Amino acid sequence: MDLIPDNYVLSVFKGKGLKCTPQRIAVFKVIEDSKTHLSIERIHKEVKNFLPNVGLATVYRTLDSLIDLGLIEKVHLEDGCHSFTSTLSGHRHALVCKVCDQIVEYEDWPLEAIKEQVSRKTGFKIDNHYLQLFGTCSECQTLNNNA
Amino acid sequence: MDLIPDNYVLSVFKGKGLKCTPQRIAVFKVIEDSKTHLSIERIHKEVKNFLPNVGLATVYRTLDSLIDLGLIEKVHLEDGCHSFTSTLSGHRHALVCKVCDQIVEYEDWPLEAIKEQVSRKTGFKIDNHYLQLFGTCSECQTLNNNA
DNA sequence: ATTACAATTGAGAAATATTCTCAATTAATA
DNA sequence: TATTAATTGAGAATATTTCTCAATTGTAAT
Repeated sequence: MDLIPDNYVLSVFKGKGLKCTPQRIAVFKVIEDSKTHLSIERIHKEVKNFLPNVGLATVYRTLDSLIDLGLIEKVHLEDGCHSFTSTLSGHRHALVCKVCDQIVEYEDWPLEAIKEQVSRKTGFKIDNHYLQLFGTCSECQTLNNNA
Repeated sequence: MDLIPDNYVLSVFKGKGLKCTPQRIAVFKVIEDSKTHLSIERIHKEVKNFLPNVGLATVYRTLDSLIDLGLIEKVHLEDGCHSFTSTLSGHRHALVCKVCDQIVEYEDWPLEAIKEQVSRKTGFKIDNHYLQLFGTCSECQTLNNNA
């Protein structure tokens, strides 16, 4: 990971009159570069690799700002919604193995049809989605059968 | 609201070896009878109407039990997921309005096709899912246009 | 009905999580 | 490079959630 932010994120900050501080850039980059959602504790820890003195309050404040800007969003998990994921990087889906806790990559989620149907039937204007499928990956199924 | 639980809920408690205490019955009834999700604070307050001495810890414990039993689930809102709703209607999805924070009811989610496709292509055995759609409900769209 | 027992409860303490305050620092602009 | 308002780190203050334990209560066997 490098700390040089891409122009889009810089322009979003500036567009809202927010300063481009290293703290904000680092928090966003950590989330953006992660393949999965991250807890606040984890984000704080990762950001400290680059900015050892960053305070927890700054992480909280920055997360709020990034949510307001629409750059990240909270993710609901079974045990709470204290995790965050980028809205830019396309990690809006997860295929989660309950056995090995791994997130399996999968790209081709045919969600448009669902969004279109729900939107048509409810009048909702849908801008975002988050989908998680929980189960057992093929490797863990094999291991379990042989055990 | 009356405090007489329906047989289904009683049987779920008993089936898991849990006692049918008035506290558990009241907490479930309050959630079940509500048309919307309720915060812990609100649940505690409502239950106190029937059981004035019920402790907050009992509410927390009961909510956990009810979640384990699958009778209720946490609801994700933009500002946190500290609300709960009954699952007897079988909802594992949320259609969340970012403006008014309301959860809009919707029954017919065509998710089977997606689950089948993802399962076939990845070898995953899928047993659970969670889908959220974020957007603006029709009422808030109207209000916004008139403002 | 009574009894025995393990589960459950209320109360408050303890632990966690989040927000607030403020002096010091820093990014942006001229 | 000087000015200024926004932002920051640190820790205090709040809020939320979990834990502990003696007292109580639901259940099942008598």
